[in-house]
Amino acid sequence: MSAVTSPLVWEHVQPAAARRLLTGAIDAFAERGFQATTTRDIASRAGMSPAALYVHYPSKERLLFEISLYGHRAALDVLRNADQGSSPADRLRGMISAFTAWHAEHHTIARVVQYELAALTPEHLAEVAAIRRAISSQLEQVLTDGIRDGSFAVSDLPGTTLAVLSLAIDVARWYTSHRGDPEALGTLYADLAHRMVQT
Amino acid sequence: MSAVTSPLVWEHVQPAAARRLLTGAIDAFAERGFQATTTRDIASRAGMSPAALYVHYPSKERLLFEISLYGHRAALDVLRNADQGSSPADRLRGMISAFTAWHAEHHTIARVVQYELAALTPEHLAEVAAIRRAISSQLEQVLTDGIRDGSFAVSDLPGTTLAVLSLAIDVARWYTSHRGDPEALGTLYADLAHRMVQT
DNA sequence: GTCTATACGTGGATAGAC
DNA sequence: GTCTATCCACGTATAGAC
Repeated sequence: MSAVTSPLVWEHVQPAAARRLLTGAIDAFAERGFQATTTRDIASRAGMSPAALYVHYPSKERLLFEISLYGHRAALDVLRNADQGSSPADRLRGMISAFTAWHAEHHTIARVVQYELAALTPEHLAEVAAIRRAISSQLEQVLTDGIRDGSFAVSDLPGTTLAVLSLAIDVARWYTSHRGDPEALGTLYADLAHRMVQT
Repeated sequence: MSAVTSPLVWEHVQPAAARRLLTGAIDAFAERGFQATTTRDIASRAGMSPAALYVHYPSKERLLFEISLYGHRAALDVLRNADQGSSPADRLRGMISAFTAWHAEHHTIARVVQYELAALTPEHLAEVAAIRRAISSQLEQVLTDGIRDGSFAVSDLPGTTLAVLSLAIDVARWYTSHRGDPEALGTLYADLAHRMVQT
């Protein structure tokens, strides 16, 4: 586990059976997508019958929501914890490095976070959308600070914020463990993001 | 329709009923995803009964494959046609501008192209994967030329090729028509991509 | 080439025993 | 809390008439 990416620990999910269902569902949703995943598939990954799933979760969608909510919170935490440094350039590099490495290191849950939003109920979607806005705001603030002190030159602030975020998010689509070290990727992406905005 | 993005014309799909099914399937797959789309949904968008679909296509997956194959070819064409200019910088800007604008302008089919690969049969996936490699090679060649003549400074060629491509591809995930003009987005992204690699 | 009707499998979720 | 058994709705695909 990297020093810059928050650990994804599931001890808080109790009992152990609920945790096995959750982690099995993450793998299944990431591999096949929510719609293609059956409750039988999730249950069998947890070593249970399909009926046992409903003791712990009221529906397949609720399982997705728990995963998506926890994943979004983890991603926001990673970004906020990395927002450190004496200059906007250092802060940006730290944030993009950590956020990118998180998407690589945790590409299974990141895939669920980034690509299964459409399967959430409107109420659940609204809840994770609020976290997504917070992620975007956190990045936009650094760019704003850099523009103000003259270290960044950005012609379109919302467009550039989205583009930089987008670069890191898309890692979840293509990354597999044989495609390199998450840390090295984070360093590369921090450099690319910095070059996108520097004066 | 933009001047730099190839038109997506469906006249070659005959008869008209097959064309209505194909375009209806693009919309449905883009909105809900392949797995969540029913043959009833596709047929009703084309004003037909579900059974009529099977006169024109042998399966739902085959419909996806036709869409994916045509979409991939269109994307490669756009990139190749935009690979013009007297310098690597001009060529890169033209390519990224056109490729990005295509993903915005045609975000429905682009979404199917970029996010429904897992639903293809292994044989069909292999066919589109070959086109994807050609797209990547086309971009890598420009970067290689720019490194050689000293106009680009790139520490990690495969990684940077993937990142630049990735930036444009992710447009298909978030773009909707109320998020600005595809041409303007293309221009912004061409600038960002150029800044990522320039000396 | 399109329809109605339907076969057949599958999937989310529940009932009730242990 | 987990099981086996099952309900019931839905989805892909086919049969056969027009």
